[in-house]
Amino acid sequence: MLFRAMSKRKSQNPTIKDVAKLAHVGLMTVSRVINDHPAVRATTRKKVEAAIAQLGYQQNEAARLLKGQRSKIIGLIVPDLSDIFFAACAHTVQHIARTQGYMTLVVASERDSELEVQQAELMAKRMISGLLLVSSIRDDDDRIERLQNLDLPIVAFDRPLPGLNTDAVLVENRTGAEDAVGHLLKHGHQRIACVGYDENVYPVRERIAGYRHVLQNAGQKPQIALGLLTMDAVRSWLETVLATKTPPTAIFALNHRTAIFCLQVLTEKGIKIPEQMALVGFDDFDLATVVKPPLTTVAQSPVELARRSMHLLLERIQGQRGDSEHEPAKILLPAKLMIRESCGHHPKK
Amino acid sequence: MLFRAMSKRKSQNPTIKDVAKLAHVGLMTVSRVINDHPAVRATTRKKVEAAIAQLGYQQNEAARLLKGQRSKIIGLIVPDLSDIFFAACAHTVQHIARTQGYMTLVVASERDSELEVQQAELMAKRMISGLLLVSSIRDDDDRIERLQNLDLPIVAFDRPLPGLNTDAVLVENRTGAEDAVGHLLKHGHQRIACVGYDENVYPVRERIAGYRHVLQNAGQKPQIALGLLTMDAVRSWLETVLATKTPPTAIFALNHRTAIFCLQVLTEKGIKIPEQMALVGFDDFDLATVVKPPLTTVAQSPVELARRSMHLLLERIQGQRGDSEHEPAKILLPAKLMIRESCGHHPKK
DNA sequence: GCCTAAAATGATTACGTTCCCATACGCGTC
DNA sequence: GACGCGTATGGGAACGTAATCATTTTAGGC
Repeated sequence: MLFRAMSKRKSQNPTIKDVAKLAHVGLMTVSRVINDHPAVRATTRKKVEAAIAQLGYQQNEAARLLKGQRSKIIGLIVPDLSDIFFAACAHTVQHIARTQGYMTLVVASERDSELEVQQAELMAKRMISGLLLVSSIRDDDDRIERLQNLDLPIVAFDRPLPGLNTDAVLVENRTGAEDAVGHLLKHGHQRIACVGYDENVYPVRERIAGYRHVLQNAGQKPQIALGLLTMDAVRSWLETVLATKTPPTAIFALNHRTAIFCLQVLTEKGIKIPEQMALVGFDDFDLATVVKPPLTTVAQSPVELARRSMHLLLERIQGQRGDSEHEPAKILLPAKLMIRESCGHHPKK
Repeated sequence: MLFRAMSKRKSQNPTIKDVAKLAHVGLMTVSRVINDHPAVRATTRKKVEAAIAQLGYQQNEAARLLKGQRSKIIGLIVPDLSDIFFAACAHTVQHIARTQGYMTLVVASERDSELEVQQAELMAKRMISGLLLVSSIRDDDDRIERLQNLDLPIVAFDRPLPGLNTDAVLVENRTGAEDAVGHLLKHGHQRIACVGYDENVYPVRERIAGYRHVLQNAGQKPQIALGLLTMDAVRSWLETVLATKTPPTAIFALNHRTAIFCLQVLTEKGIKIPEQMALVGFDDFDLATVVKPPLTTVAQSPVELARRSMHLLLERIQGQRGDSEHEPAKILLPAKLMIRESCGHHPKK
């Protein structure tokens, strides 16, 4: 037992000291080589590098942290990790991070801005190198200040950080919605309803704005139903609306879930899609082509979103874009209307 | 600028030293209070706790790490984070970890066992408290040893760790498959095919075993098609099989993806489900009720899987179940056949 | 070849914690 | 009343690194 413990100490990871001894140089020289400080002669550097290789030396993160260095970890906060969209984002983020020598701390904020900020603070205390954030913070929330005080490279993605001038990668939700609704209009729909649940999320607000804008230009009256959280809610809304004299002829669903609910309720009621009711959703998902009928949706790419965000973050971390008050980057990713069958105008091949 | 820096230093987080000064005790006493060591008088403890509260003191992880303590981080390695099943697991794991004061380091191994072990080693170097692992290591892979040398509480979930006697939480894949195939048999199917892609994954092997077992008991000949990675592969398999004299009357799909592919190909070919071909899948997913027809599947709960795994891990970490060679726990979670319509025997309500 | 400036290197210290050991204090015992 | 013994407490060292600053070496100009 004692033996084990001793031998274990002995075979402990090599330190900077061991490297220094082996290379016949001082500690600082080794440290400089590691952090590739310029003030090391090429020959010395060679020696040290050889020693490092021979011992298989690796930096001790804990000690670096204690000296106030940042940890090679990036943080990722999304509203809901079990949401297929954010899961895809997380996957890509983690992948890129790994290939760049970072690890990824992942947290789901569950759309609670207090929780979100708390976790961000915890991450900051762990000296993460940067933070990727799909924020649930609203405009009027002063918690934004606490984020600012973190003194950390932050990239907001999917949603902007109200009042905080960070890098951001967003999707053209508005244009996407306009394309979708425009497509329906172009094919003669006179009454297009718009359904969803949470009107307080930035992307959804943008989509609604796009919907409104197009309808207004066409001189049509918007008809918006929000708060439709469950399939039952969708069903009762639909029943109400179908009972009116002039029910809508098309539905624009503001998100993936609502689109599916609509699809199911309409099918269950025997209403033919797209003949009796056209349907367009938002957010693509792998099963969209499999449902009956294949769903026309506005697709946004979580992979691209994550990729661009990570690149911005890494640039910031590596100080390529001015450590401080360089103008933050704003990237807008396109949303693409995937025309399938539920909208009624599938381009026949 | 200089001012900023200075005031920042000044207002730095309080240390154990500050607490000691304020409480008029030595450093060690404070340390003992924090780690609730018994050898502290109640009155002293009170004093120290008051000081801690007053200063808002929080432990410095980096310093603890340097002294060889474990970090309050748990690691999670899954094959693919963008897979809805593992994403749900990750969500739950992260949630429980958070409520217990841990953060979660997440990595997707991309089904590469070398990558998996490398990442596990990196995590171990970061002194995580424990590791949750959906392993891609095969039976004959000696990388398992490297995992063992990590000297870390590990819980294997969804798949066992071959040759490593850790805690494990698994699903009754075999029984689930038997139920599914049994159900088809019971309703008169004489030729049941079994399709999937990766036969090398533990859960899938178990499902195949279940399928084989039931068919054998019934005196039927198994008909297994593997490697069907894409929809095209499924289509060509189906075409081949339908061209035979005695095509199957039912399909048991070994996973969620293959089930969907089957569904789509069958639909596209105008083959009526379940009349002309019954279909049962494995793995439930939220859209299973929405597709046409609603898919009968064997459901396993990612949430439960993650919950049980985390509980085991936390118990290990907190040393409740004997730090060392206590008998590892093996938990088997049920898989439940969700009978809907694609199997042809939906119990009419 | 010498002097100076610049470049390269090393010794020391500090980061905040925990561990090992030493000390102080009660309290019962002979 | 001194002695031991156990419980509480504090002092000092150590963990591995990076910053500061002092020192040595090198190169370059005359």
